[in-house]
Amino acid sequence: MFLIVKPVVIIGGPTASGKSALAVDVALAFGGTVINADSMQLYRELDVLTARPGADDLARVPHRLYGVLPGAERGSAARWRTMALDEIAAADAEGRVPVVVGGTGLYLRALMEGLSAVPSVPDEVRRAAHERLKELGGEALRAELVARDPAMARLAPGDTARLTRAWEVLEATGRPLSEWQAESAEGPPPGLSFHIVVLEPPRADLYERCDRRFVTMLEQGALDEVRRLDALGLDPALPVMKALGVPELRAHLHGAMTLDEAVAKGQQSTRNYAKRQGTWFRHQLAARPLSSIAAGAAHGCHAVPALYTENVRDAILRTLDMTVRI
RNA sequence: GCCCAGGUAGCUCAGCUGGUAGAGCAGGGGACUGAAAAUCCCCGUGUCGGCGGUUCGAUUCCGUCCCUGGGCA
Repeated sequence: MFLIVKPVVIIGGPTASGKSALAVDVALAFGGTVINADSMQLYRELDVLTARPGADDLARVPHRLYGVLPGAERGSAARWRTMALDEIAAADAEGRVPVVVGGTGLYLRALMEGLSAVPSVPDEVRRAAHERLKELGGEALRAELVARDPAMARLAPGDTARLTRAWEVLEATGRPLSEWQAESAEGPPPGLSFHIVVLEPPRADLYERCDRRFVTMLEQGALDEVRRLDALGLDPALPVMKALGVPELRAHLHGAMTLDEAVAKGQQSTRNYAKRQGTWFRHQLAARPLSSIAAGAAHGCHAVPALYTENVRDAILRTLDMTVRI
């Protein structure tokens, strides 16, 4: 019995770098299906503000996992991984090459390396973790945590997201999160080989594009989109409510700032985010020894030091062509 | 022209009564295992507008000039 290894193209890079356009071109060239790996493009209510692919692209190439979750729900890396693996299998069944594209580095890595098999934590425990944080504060919560899970001393008192996560896992499973993380990992999904392309454009070009794009989004109705989202009255702590531009435009709708201020702030947070993504890809993916990515399942990481344009398209397609064969 | 208020890091500003300066933001670097467009950590020498003066010593006091706001003419 053989194991036929199927190619999967992975496209990463910071926001506004041109990933989506590249994905379409790759899908066109290899007969592929584009699969979203962006935590925010997952949500139904966010379309223009997350720069989801437009009707023309959707008509040219099949796209999956865009706008599939209601904003009232909470996505997660694990949840996405399950959906992505299903879509990869589905594309495969149709003889199409999965082209996974997105700026959420954690999701891409979760797909390629798997996550630790931590049981899911009940909602009440998660709420309890937040309340514990509220009553104790980061410093004390950390101390309480470290007493039972010394490895978590690496977390900063201000890193509330990881602190509460570690706390809730310990509470729910009775085992330190560090043990779960050290002892078990799902590992790479069998039968797949990953062909990675990461866009790493010059900072100045990228920032300029972030700024211009935010203005374009507004012209395309971003404000109405946020107005509709706002009307849903969702918990501001939900991920959708934290998408770039949402807090800023909501603040404007509620009269807390002028539109110009909201735009400036929205652009600013986009730039800050793009920078963080650059760091992530540079260190967590691109520079990572490939042997550690999916242990033999990765076929090199092709870093492109530019925004995606027609100028670099052929070079990228040629590189992929050497390994991605149908 | 006169009177006020200012001219301090790329920006907005702090800097009791003189001992060569510090925050926020921006910017840069980094972390990153189920909220990741999240959550964090680290990095601040700049002619303290110019020139004189007082002083052991001036961003801080005095004089003068320049510039920017506002007011009066």
